[in-house]
Amino acid sequence: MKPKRQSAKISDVARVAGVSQAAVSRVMRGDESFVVREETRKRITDVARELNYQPNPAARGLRTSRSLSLGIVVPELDNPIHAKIIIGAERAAAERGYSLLIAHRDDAMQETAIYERLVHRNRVDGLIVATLQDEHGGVRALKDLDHPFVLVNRKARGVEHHVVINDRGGSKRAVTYLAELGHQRIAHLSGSPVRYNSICRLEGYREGLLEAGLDFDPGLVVEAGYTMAGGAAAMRRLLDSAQPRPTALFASTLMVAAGAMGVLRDAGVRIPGDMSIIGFNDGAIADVLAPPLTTVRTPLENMGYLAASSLINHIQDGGHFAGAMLKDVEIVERKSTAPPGG
Amino acid sequence: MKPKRQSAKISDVARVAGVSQAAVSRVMRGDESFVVREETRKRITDVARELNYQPNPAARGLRTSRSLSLGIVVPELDNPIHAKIIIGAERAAAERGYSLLIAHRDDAMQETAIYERLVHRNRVDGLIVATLQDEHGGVRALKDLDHPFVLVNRKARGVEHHVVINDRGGSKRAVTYLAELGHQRIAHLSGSPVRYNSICRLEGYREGLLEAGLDFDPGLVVEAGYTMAGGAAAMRRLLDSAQPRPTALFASTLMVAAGAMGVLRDAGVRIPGDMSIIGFNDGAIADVLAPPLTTVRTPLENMGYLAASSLINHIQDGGHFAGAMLKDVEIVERKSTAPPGG
DNA sequence: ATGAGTTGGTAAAACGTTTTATCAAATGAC
DNA sequence: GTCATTTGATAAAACGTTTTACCAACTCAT
Repeated sequence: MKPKRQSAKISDVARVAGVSQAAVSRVMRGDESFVVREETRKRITDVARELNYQPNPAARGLRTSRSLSLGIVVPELDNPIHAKIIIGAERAAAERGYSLLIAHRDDAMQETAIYERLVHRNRVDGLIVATLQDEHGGVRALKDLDHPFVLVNRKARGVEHHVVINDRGGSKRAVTYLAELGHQRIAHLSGSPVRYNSICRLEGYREGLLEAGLDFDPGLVVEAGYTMAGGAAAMRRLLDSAQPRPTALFASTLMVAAGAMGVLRDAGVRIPGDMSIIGFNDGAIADVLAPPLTTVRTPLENMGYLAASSLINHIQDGGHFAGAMLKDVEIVERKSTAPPGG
Repeated sequence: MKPKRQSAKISDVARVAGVSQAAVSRVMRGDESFVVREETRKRITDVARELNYQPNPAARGLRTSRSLSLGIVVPELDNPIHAKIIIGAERAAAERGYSLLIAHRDDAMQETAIYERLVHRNRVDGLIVATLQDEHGGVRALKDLDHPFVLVNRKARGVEHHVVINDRGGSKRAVTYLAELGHQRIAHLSGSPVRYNSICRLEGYREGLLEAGLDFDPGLVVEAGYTMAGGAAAMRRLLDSAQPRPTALFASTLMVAAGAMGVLRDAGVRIPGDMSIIGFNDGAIADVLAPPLTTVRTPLENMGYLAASSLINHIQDGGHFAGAMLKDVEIVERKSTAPPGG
């Protein structure tokens, strides 16, 4: 009992229902300005369902010059952070009848070429830029395209439409958490000093210290980048230089935390006995570390969701979107944090 | 010096170049059966470049009833395994001028509904099914759609077009590796006994034992599922029941290995001193475990690549694709394996 | 009975390609 | 000089929607 697969067109529906194509089109799209007898409406929808009518997106797109698709461009798709963003975006898109076209940017490619291709060749209705790489060139290229877009997990000068998480507040929260456990010397393994998220996290770190009445010691902040190796190297530098040794550590990334933990383990520094550690952004990796890592969880998936849905709003209504920050942050307590001394 | 963004159409190119639309269309698509003076051809391509002409996909799709898009449906997008598959598929698609439409299947949804939507509403030219969930219902639904598709990382009875990695060979390789280190009692934490990959891996485990001249002991195989909790529970059962205790362990998954390692650590079993561990499929998690996990690496990205490109071949030539297995496997030695006793 | 609104539709022209069927001019064979 | 063939194009008809412009039939106040 294989269902009918020949795709019915609007003219078939019209013929069977005994009305014009125009009537079918307008009823099917729920055109409010179209007055029609209830009886006719029902006849049309019944026939459409009966015939399993699905509008042909190419024909519709040709006529309306809308593709009902969004492009999302991500670097490092295998980074779970981005995966979560995509999941959220896909959900929002699906709910609104849009489809999500994915473009993975590998390091070789010019990011501007990807934007260009998505807009100009694929004719997506809007672009979700999940992590802009080159702030100047990228934003320039995006604006030149003159097409709706939203920045996600990143802000840039001159771009209003963006959705970010609470990097600053979450970091502050992490530091506050450590301070409340009783830690006085709290170090920070930071990311790159030019990347938006890292800057915010460093700010949050400083704010947290300030609020806890602790001094900011530049010697306790070291740049670790985003990799495990970077985290390890930074941790070694910190162990060598910081006197007295910190009792707690706020790592800007899970991988950085993992690298740091390896070094500490090798150095015989017990976690959390001698050193508490907390990482930013939650993920499966936190669970598998030894000990499992306490983290600050942020609504990554919601960030993707909001980005896509606000972009669709903008596409549909032309409305202005001021940019948003998803404030929620939550400490996920695991085993890597404790009061100083254990 | 913003480049011209008004999209030029074929008629513009034709007018400027002083030829007909047909000529432009055929030259631009490289239609071999169209004989044309070299001079005219050059004039057309020059004008097209000049005007930055890009064919409108909706118009083209309407006429040709092809969308030049592929749908990929994945469960658990945040599982790095699937991310790698997507990366490969995206690369293949981009190379061939196709775009990749992503559909994330969350647990709530009927998988058949997703296939249906992609084919019937989005009109993708083909479907990449990255991990079929319900073998019977899913395959039935796919076949009923009567549309090109490829199964990736999974085989199913009655489906020829699939691309898989060498689950069996890789598992055998893992066991051989452990045996060559001198281990005699090698346990296996397996996945679900009904899932294709798990079945293959179990087979490979048995073959590896056989070839190494070791007996298969059913008491050394325990079902762990795919999660960390599952791995932990299975490991506990194994510690309780297996006498004498195994000296090595082959885990079907990174997360399962992670769960097992946690239990071993708590039980005071040293890795690799008292127990060597090797996991299937490589990934970032292997590096952050303590100790870093030895794994067997498989070409996941290539699997995605081959799936997409063979699907495109099939769509374009109607050719038959027999199914493929990517044989390569490679042991990535880290710190979790050693000869028995340390 | 006439004119002005309403109600409930319809006809047909786009949208930008691809492709089929044709055709004019040039060439070559007789 | 005519007839076939080749070369190098073209005109125009789809493809399946959406939407603009129009209309016929009623109702209702005058």
